Amino acid sequence: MKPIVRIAPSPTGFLHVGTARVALYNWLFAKKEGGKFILRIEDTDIKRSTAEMTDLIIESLKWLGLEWDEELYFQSKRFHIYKKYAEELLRDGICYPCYCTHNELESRKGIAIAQKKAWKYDRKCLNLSDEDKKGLARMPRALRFFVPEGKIEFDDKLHGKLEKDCSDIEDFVILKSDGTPTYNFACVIDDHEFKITHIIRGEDHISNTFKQILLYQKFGWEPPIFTHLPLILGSDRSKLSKRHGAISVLDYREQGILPEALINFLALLGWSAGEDREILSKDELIDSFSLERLSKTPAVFDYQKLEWMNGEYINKLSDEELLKRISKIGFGSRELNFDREYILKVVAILKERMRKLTDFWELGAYFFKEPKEYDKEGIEKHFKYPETQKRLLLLETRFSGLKDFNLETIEKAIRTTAEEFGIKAALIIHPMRLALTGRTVGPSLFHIVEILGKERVVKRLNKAIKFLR
RNA sequence: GUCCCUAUCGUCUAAAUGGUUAGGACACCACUCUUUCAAGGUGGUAAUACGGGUUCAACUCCCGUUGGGGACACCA
Repeated sequence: MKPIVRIAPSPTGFLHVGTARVALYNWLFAKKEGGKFILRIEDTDIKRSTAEMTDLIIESLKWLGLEWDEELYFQSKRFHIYKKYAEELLRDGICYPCYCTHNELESRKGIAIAQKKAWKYDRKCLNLSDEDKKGLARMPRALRFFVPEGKIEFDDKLHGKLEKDCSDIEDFVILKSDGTPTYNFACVIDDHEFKITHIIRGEDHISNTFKQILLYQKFGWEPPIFTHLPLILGSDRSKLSKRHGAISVLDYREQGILPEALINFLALLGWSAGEDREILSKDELIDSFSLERLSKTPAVFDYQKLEWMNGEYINKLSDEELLKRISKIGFGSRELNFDREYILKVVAILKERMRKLTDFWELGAYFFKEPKEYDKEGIEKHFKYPETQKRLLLLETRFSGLKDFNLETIEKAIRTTAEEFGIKAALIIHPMRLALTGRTVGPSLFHIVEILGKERVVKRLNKAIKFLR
């Protein structure tokens, strides 16, 4: 039987990288086994769910290339189904109405906690007298699942047998007083109706799984195979959250991370192919993926490694493709009124030192804009000799006179000038880089000169000469 | 407080069913290349949490301790 898996994000926020990783593992598993990958939007919390978030989640998944099978499902369109099942359980005495208000619950819970006791729903409404029931009959009520005694266990594909005593589980709500289902309830019904065979999700759901198993048992349904993945942690080893910076998938897009790099990185966060290879394409990931090779321990998200990996992927792109990617995230607020050939040359020279798409501008702004100022330390270092002005002046006239302005003639002009002055070429190269780029670091100067072209070079040299005066 | 999961370099991880000089990658350091910075090349620092068992032999199995993570909503 071909597996059917699903990713079930809640549109109450952006697509978290942790959710993206869970989606990825589900997707990889489905692809590997020739199964189906379903996307189900868990928007049962009508107050907090928004259509905007749904759109962003979809956009994120598409950007990552994690396409889903079948139509897009919304739990909010299935409320009548959950209700029907809930009534069935009510009729069979498997759940009972609860009239406790939020405030009542909070106060009783507060007392328990003040006494350092573990709070669990006290079953007040289970033990209501008939009279009480009559009086409350018209009040809004939630439905609580009556948790039986005993032990619950299930076989987790990664962790093996997991068990819990029912006495540690409270009578949880399955239908809220507004008639909408809670997560655990809707989840079980949908997973059953959609014939989900494997549930691959974060281990923060382990405690939910016990409750869900209880529901499967009462409905007489065969539960799917569970795999609980370790979570992603921030650098302080707590669950990755906003405090740690970028956590939304789209944040990474904005920061110039390539989707294929993010996929590769996320795949290796808690899983390994068992070989000494770090760079794996999607196809290679699918090929070697297996749930058995998942790690059991939470993994710290190492942004530095992501950047390194992204750099590797950037380097493998053709200049054309890289330009396309850079254009997609925009060149910042600046307009780039340069011809394509010119921009491509800049892309080519910057490519190997880029780690993020945004580095394009960080590293090469001067190709498109004259430097406004010179690096302070650079001035002290390379503009301090009075002879520099003379040298640049000679160079400027020499460049102006060049008929062929290419790498060869450029290098020759610089080196012969240095020789004439009886100095090392570096003494010209460094001041020149500062003059042309405003910086002390960057790609090969000869290449910079060539790309900028005679006109800009002469103009910038002039400016520097004036500055030195 | 209660419950659940978990334990190899700083980080991500590899070492089929017990036998390895405990491997790779990121990061870091050094050297090299070089017109600078990256990149590249070469080399290096760095780990089996601790204590008991079982065994000829334990990173690997068992038990404790400690540490780390997670869950305890009419959120998902």
